Amino acid sequence: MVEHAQEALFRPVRAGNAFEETVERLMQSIRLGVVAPGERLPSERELATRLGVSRVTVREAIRSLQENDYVESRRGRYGGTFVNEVIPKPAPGKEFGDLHDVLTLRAVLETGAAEAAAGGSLGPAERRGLRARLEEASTSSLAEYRRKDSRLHLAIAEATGSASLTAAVAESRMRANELLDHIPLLEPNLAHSNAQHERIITSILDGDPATARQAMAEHLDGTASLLRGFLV
Amino acid sequence: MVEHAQEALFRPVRAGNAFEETVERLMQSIRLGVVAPGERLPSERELATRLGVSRVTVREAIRSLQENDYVESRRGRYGGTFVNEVIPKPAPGKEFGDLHDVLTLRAVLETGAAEAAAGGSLGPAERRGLRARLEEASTSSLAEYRRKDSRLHLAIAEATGSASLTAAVAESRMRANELLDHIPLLEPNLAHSNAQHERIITSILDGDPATARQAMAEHLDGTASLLRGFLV
DNA sequence: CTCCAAAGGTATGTCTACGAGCCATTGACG
DNA sequence: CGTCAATGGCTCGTAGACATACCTTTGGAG
Repeated sequence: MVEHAQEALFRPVRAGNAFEETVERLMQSIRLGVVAPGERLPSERELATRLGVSRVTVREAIRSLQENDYVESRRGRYGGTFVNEVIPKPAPGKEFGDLHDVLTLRAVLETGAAEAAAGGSLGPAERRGLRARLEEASTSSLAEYRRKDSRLHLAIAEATGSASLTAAVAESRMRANELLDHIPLLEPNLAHSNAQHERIITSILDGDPATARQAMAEHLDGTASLLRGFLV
Repeated sequence: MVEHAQEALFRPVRAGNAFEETVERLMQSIRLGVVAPGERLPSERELATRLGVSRVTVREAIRSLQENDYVESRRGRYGGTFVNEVIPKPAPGKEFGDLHDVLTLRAVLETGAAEAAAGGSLGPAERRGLRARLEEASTSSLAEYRRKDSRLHLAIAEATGSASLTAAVAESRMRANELLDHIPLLEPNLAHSNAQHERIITSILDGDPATARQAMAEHLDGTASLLRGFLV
């Protein structure tokens, strides 16, 4: 029997209760920029169906987001729950998990996604989407950079056509962002990052998996080094 | 708003109820060979703690495994729940999920794991473990090959030192195995597979990430082609 | 101006899962 | 040969999550 392997398989079956998990998901969709400020979340009934959770639980989760000013709800037809402009609490000051764990998984998933995206056949819509996200990220302000950056990286994962891979990247990015929220984001880094994004997307659109992978690896190494430096 | 990205983020928060999830985990530990036939599962109380689930739920899960002859329980000190030799139902005839989804995620995770394992610093215990799993797989019979193969691949993931990556590989392997259970496993494939394992492990032990990745990619391509052929 | 579809808001009974405790059994050790 | 620690077996009350149903608000369509 492999003692060590048990740790991976006999880990907790559920991350938290249904309420906490739901809050986490909605937070992800906001923090990763999937639903931008001013935009509307899906209706409570739709969320309940999509998330596989009762509407009561969805409402409790939304309520907790309201109390922290992340969203506002309006009644009536054409109402809904809307994302607010300001994100009040950038980081709840969480404990750093295993840094190596997060960075290793992120590197594996994202370099793999870049390679797979470049190796697959992209439709016109996906090509346009990638270019649009690249443009958004490169023209974004410092304040909203993290969100635009995440949207770009998520778009790359989506381009692989694997929903599981996309979900895994989203999850991994949330964990990485929790750490990144604790270190400064500087203009020079941002410019460098944009250049790297450019190279990654170009390689993907050109169908060059090897270059896409390498470019993504270099891109991730940058923040990985920063994190290792700041958080030691 | 990126419509497509919502599909990844607004997926169900929980795979099933606590009972089903627990059964699934215990099945994984048996099917992937983490707990071999004749060996004992952790005690009910320990499983309850590790899996973050009540002991009642653990017992219900174990009971359902008992009814399918996967395990037997003995009372008293030095008792416990033991894995049976024969696995009665190789495949419950499940529906094939998205083949592309499974194979893409598996390729990303496992090639990434091989590369990371080769790039990291391996302790003596881990090196011995890898060699032992390789030996086990190469000398195994056809009947137990799938299990020994999984243990080897899990050991590679463990060698990265990332628990999350190991867990992801385990999950991904279960999904892939469900598909592989529907296609024949032939002696020639097995010999070829063993040669590839040899090359993968050698590269990892030699600290050659590029070769490790490539060898793993070729290894996975084999079964991927088989699957695509058989399941179209 | 009226209607009504679609959204959020509320209430209730049911069922799952949990925690906590106790019982029954077993085999090694003194 | 008795003790006892650790295991599986069992019960019961509580809390979380559920499905379902209905109410209230809103603004565009007719």
